[in-house]
Amino acid sequence: MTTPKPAGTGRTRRQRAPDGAERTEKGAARRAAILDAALDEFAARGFASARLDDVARRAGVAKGTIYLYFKDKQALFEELVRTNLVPHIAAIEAMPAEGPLRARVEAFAEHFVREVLMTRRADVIRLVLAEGPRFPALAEFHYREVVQRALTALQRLIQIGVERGEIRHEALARFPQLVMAPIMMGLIWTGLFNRFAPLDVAAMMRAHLDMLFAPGREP
Amino acid sequence: MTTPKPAGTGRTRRQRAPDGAERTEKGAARRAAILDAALDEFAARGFASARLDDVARRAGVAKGTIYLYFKDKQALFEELVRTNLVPHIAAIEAMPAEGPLRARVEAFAEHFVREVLMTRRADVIRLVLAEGPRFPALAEFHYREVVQRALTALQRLIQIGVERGEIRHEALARFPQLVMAPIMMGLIWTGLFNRFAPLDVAAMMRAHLDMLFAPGREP
Amino acid sequence: MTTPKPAGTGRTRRQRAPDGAERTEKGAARRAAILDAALDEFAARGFASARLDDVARRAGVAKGTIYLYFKDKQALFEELVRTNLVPHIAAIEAMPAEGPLRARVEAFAEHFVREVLMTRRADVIRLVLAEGPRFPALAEFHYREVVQRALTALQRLIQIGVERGEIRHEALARFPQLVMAPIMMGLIWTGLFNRFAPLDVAAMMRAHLDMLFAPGREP
Amino acid sequence: MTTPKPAGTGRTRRQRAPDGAERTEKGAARRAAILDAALDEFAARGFASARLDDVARRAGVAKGTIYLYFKDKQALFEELVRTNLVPHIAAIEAMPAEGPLRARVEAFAEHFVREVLMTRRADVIRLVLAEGPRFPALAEFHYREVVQRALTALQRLIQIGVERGEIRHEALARFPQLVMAPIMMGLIWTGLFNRFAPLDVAAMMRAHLDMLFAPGREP
DNA sequence: TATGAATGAGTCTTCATTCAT
DNA sequence: CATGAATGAAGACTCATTCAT
Repeated sequence: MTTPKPAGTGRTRRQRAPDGAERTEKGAARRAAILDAALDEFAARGFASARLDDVARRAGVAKGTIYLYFKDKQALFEELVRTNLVPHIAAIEAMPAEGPLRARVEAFAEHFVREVLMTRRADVIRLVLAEGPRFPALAEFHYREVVQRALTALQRLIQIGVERGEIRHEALARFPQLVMAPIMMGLIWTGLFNRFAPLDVAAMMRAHLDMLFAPGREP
Repeated sequence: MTTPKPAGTGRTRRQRAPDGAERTEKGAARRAAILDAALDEFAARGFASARLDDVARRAGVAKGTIYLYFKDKQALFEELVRTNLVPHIAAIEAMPAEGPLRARVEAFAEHFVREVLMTRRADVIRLVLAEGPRFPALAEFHYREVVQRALTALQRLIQIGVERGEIRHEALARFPQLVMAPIMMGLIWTGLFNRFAPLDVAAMMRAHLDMLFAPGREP
Repeated sequence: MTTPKPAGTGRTRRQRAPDGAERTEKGAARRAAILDAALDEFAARGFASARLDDVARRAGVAKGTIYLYFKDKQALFEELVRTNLVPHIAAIEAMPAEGPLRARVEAFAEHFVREVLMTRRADVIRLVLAEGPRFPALAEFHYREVVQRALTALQRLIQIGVERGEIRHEALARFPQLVMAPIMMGLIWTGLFNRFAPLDVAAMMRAHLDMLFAPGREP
Repeated sequence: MTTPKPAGTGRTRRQRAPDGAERTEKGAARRAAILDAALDEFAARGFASARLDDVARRAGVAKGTIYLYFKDKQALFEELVRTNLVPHIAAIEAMPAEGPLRARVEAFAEHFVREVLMTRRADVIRLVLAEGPRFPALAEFHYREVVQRALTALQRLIQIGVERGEIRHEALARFPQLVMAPIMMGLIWTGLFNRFAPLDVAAMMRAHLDMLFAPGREP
């Protein structure tokens, strides 16, 4: 797949005016280390039960240092969610607009599986699912900057597919979520049940796309 | 739909030896009230942040009373999850085995949507998704008693459909999760994003089934 | 002096709806013990440096217990100030309205010296002086319920004295603070400098009154 | 009034060996800026709650810089108190020794009101009152270098007044505090209650002096 | 059984102080 | 001399759990 990866893996991009420490190279690295450690801890224990003490230890800094980079626990958590996925959405939106539809949708899905599902970014999404209800602002951000943008891109693709006759199920254009559903299912499954029944999400997704692109009955 | 509801509404069935209080009628009612209140609180704030104080207040009992019925917070939480969904799985397994496949799968889905998705039981599933990683025993229980049983029932149905030629996509038999995926998507969506973009899960599910049961090209 | 002491020494009167623990006898005693301990700690270290841990230890309760009776450190502090002096103001206002002026003003001053200056209540005033600027609501309360009421009572007395010709300095009616000034000076002095130069506040006050009531030049 | 101001504005005079930084012109200015900022912060929040961070920001230096000029927070605080009032005591002691008593005491009081009460130096005294109990060395210094010297000067004046017959109340010589009491009252009042009931301290002081110098009954 | 006051371990957060640059 | 990032000790506050009544 020719995913135009954004420069850098993204975890530590900071466009906003640096809020305290971190103008320096080392500052940025520290901020990144903290976010990184925080992701691990939040993913493992949930927002409420994660201890900043552990985040600090894991990041190799003192407890107080965290507060040089983030206002408080919640700000750290939100920053985590805000910075990890957006770059990949941009990548997805920038995917090449030519070629057969099936290939493009496949590329879309594959990008998602490879670059999100199989990385620690999956944990970010799991965190949004788990903690979203307690962080409405975060849920909204995630919706607007991730979900909506991804679904809109997908919808555009589907529309073309429907027009070209490559996709028979026109309802898909109304429910682009249906394309993503198995991926979300995979996300959840791998997080919860993989040790009981491993699930080959990529294979499942391929089967799913086979259905979506199934040729209809000849007239 | 002809959902064979199990006797009772299910929330507080307890087959096991009563754990302390509740031999009496009132005891059972109290236990039920506590579980009920706990579901509300856990759903609203998550396991770690829910306060037993609030559970008690909501249930109309004293804080200490909770400990007469449940060993501790975790036991209350696990009991909640263990008792709420299983009866409905039994109902699903018991669904009539005749009629056209499409109708049967539809009934399956509709039961799920109506009896789970649109009730407070959806919160139980959301809780499992959110808290499962911290409660492996619970995740396992949920897998074995809910997920696996539901998927097995579904798989049996699909197999028949494939054999009868009503379902063309044989891969569905390997990935019965594909049938459930939109429902899970709906569960998540309604919990997180409904205020931004309401999703008609039932309609989406119908569209999804249309795809699953799409007649193939004539040979 | 015939100070009509209000029933009880006042420290633990609570008229307001008891806010949590304390409906019981023991509850009230505990609340009192905490307030008592808090006065000691706040007086010794100031609001910011006093540790609730020490307050709890001194009161013989656990740290958490304080929070059953008071919302937080500040509420404890404010309650302390609000409850300790007001009863004595009432006593002062209720002082008998007959007799020679000099005797009445003397009684007023003596009451203040004996019942406030020489008791731990003096610390309450010192706390108001020291912390008032950080607790405007408290300063206002103290002004309205203590200072203003005391000065108004005093002013009434002075007015009578002026009318009867027992007090020649009419300006006193405009500046009743002048009567209290030496007492405040004594309050401060005993708190800060007594170990270097003990000050007999009562004697000083008598000298002061001698000035106030000094007979004028014969015409 | 002809206050013989000591050379310089006084705030940052240091006779002692410079503690580290400041041999240079700029060093002295910085030290002064820090002391100045510290007075503002300590006055506003009290010793314990004042943040050196804020002091540094207000002084326009980095936090670490404070430690080049002062050993620690407490040393900064003590220095503040030690340097701000003493020059004015010297001025008071040096006040001209001729003229009518009343005028001289009036000058004394006026100097105090104008040069202390109505300046930021009043905050220094308020700080001593509020924090003295926690800084015994400071309280002692303040007693010896400010209070005692001022009272001694006052006492000398009073003694002369008594001898000359200008002051009838001989007790004043034993309690020179009585002269200062209204000023202290004014200091406290303006700090705490001025917004509820403004107090004209100068007028009050004049009334007070009228009493002190009231001519007695003719023999 | 039921209560709810009491406990105290556990965490976030602040801020004086240090120190590498 | 000056900086300001980093540290970590200290303290307010919460809340699951216990237990006397």
